[in-house]
Amino acid sequence: MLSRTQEYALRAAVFLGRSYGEGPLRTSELAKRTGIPRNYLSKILHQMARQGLVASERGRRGGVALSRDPTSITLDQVTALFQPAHEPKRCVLGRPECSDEYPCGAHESWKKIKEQTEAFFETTSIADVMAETPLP
Amino acid sequence: MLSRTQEYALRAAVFLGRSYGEGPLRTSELAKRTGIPRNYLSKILHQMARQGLVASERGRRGGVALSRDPTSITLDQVTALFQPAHEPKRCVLGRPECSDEYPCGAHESWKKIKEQTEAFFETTSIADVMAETPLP
DNA sequence: GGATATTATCATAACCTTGTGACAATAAGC
DNA sequence: GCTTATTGTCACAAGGTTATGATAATATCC
Repeated sequence: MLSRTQEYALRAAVFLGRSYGEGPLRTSELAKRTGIPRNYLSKILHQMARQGLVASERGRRGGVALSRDPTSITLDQVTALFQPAHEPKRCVLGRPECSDEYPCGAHESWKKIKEQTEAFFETTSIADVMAETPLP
Repeated sequence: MLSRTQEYALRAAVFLGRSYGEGPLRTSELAKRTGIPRNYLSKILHQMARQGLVASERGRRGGVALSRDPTSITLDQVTALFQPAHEPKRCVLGRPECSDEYPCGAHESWKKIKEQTEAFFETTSIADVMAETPLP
């Protein structure tokens, strides 16, 4: 469903969301707390920074923070940054083209599911998923 | 959502379903008609054969056919053969464990979507999706 | 200005999925 | 039995994603 990278991005965003307004977090700290590999996370954050989702500061008191309120960032806005560009929409049955006009046999049912999934990512904010029950 | 291999498996199953009861189809023919690479398809079909989903015959008048009526084969039964074994269920946010007891923030909404998706694959049969509108 | 802490970047490795080409195994037809 | 048509299998290549290690760039602190 989501690539590992997208998962990481979400996890990082949620984590940053929890300390929103409290100054930047160091990448190494974030990496340790989320279990995401340090350098890989660095790239992910950088990508998010280039798109204006997070603000990063180099140097001694540097770090990373969300650049907008977590209530205003949807999951979709995070994951979209890491969509492989070339597969915008693929038919479940792997049909080369599958549209309302020329549907495959699964088109209608699948469309509903796809729409609900998309709606979830588009309407759920980082803040919405920030609360989580700690593991035992 | 589905891997390329799973898509191929579905496409092949649907294609075989259309000629169910008319004797075996040659892999090369199937490959040509579905656009799936010949040898790759061969492997996929073989895997399906080992699980009893299709029956294959070697030699001169050989070929491949569904071994059961397409109304009795669900999409899930096809795709499950090609699930990467190690990730049975993954949390949207990449949480190591995410359960009803210790949910992540997205658990409930995500669960609904996941269940609907699973229901689709489990209740839709190959026969259900066999009819498709031909491309222009 | 030098030491230090931090992100950014680069090269590359490891791994998985997908795809290909060659050949082995097997069944039919003569 | 030989030829031929077919699936089965093996080795490996190509390509993408994920991960790592080393180093560069940059900001702070003294």
